[in-house]
Amino acid sequence: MPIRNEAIADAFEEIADLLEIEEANPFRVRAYRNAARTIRGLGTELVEMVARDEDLTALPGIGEDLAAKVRDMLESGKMSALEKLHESVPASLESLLRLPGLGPKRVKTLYSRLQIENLSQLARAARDGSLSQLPGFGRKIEQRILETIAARRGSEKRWMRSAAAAAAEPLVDYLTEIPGVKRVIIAGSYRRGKETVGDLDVLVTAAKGEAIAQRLADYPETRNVVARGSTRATVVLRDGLQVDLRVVPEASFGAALHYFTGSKAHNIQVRRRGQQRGLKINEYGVFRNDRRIAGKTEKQVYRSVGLPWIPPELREGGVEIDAAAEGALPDLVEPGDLRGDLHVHSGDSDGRATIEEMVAGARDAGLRYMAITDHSRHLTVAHGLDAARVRKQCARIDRLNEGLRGFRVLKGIEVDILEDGTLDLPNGVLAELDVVVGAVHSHLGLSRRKQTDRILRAMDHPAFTMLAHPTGRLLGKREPCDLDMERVVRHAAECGCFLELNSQPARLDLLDIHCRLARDAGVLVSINSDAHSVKDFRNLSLGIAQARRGWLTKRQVLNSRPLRELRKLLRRR
DNA sequence: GCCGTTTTCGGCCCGACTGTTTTCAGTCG
Repeated sequence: MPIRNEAIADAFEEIADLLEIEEANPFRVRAYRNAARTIRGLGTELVEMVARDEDLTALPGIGEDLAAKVRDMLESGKMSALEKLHESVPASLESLLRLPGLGPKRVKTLYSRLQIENLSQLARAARDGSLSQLPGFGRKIEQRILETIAARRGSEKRWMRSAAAAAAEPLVDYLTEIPGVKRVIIAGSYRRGKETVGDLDVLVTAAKGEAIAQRLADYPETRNVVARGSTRATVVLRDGLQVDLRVVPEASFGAALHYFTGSKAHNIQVRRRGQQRGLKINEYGVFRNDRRIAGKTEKQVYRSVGLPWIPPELREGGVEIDAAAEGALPDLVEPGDLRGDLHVHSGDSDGRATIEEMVAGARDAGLRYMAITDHSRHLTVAHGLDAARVRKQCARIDRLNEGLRGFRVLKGIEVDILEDGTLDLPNGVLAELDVVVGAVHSHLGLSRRKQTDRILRAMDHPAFTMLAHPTGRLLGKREPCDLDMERVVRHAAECGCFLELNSQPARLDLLDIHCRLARDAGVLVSINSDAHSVKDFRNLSLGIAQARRGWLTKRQVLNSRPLRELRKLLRRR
């Protein structure tokens, strides 16, 4: 079983945590974290890069030392540097760092003074009062630790973007109403279009901050106030979502938005560029010798360090700064660019609306065409269609199209890819369709080799148009299945088929790193809603955000093409 | 531990809030 990137990144993160507790050089700690981030963002497995004898030190943040540690782990299955650390620092201390208020210093104190290594020992010490006697601890921290353990928080929960949006919209409305408030904007990972967010970062511009922090504390949905000052406040909403508020004057809007949007790694890189130019960049502006020279807009901030404005979705502290400096930023796909939707269900299988109703919904969403792709017979729970029912549906679609102006319904199917890689309907009927969306709905646990071979075989079918929700992951519920995405992408390029980016809130599958693989291989991506009801077309905006994080331009998105052009691409198979 | 329009050593982003202090360390974003 080869070691995956995820495991190597985890090992580096763990080393960073333990080194922090050991009070190592903070920049050394950061080096491990940077490397972990680089590795998580790779579309390519390190094990394959090493097999191809590629130079790992070419990766940002990875030098000779860390490259050697990667090779060590790939060869031996474990990282000896981490094993060695465990001799002096127990691995379980990591779990203590996750508690609010406990950082490396206090965790070290816990371990060295009271030999506390885990949550239950910590709870015991908090209950008997010995915790508050330690230097740097007091009654308040002791109390908070007890509360946190009782509520079983501390395990970092992340929220689906759609759930965060449901909480964010009324909050923005509420804050906007406050007298003196000029602007309210959600920044942070939400603005960067991440598929999940850990909290809501709310930026407000106004002259005075205290009143606004107070109003946030008074917000009916606020459960408790964690911190409150004159320019920032943190509260937890009833549903458990944390909100970080930041208030700055209007003149600092751009600098604050930049700072509060992050990512942290991106900000560090931008501030470093500032430093090299003799500038200091903070959330209030860009300063030369204490004189503010920029800050009203983000564009000004970037210009001050010689860069064009960088879209938030790219700000992960990876290669976007270099790309910007070279004038090589992509012109990212935008919501208005989608012309159609190639994965839509109707009541003929498990949808909740008629084809006619879905047409109306798609038109309302600004689309000009869509493919009806109901499930195939194997998916009996979804009333999957057999060949006869597919043909009947096609005849109805033909009649429907005769009455439509300025909109076209394409005939399609979401056909199950069976365990052996064959498709769940006879070749004859598949050949009659405009769009064949292949999907894996069973045997998700196959080995990497078998799963990949299965999908490659399905792609070889001459009628196969695109692979639906490629990894099958469901956020918070199901991990991605074990799949060699590099082979899948290469094969898609060879066969001339496409990959779906499924826009359902819990799917958002292709992942962003796989979008980049597709882009590099010249494989077009179709951003589909997989709508089961009329309102589901709204989810396309989530897919767009994901595609933007994957650096996709309009030209790289299949369903941004006008119908005529799309038909040509579909026929090419 | 990484990295280079201050290059192979000496730097490495910056500020707010809390709680424990009595001038500030620790944590957080």
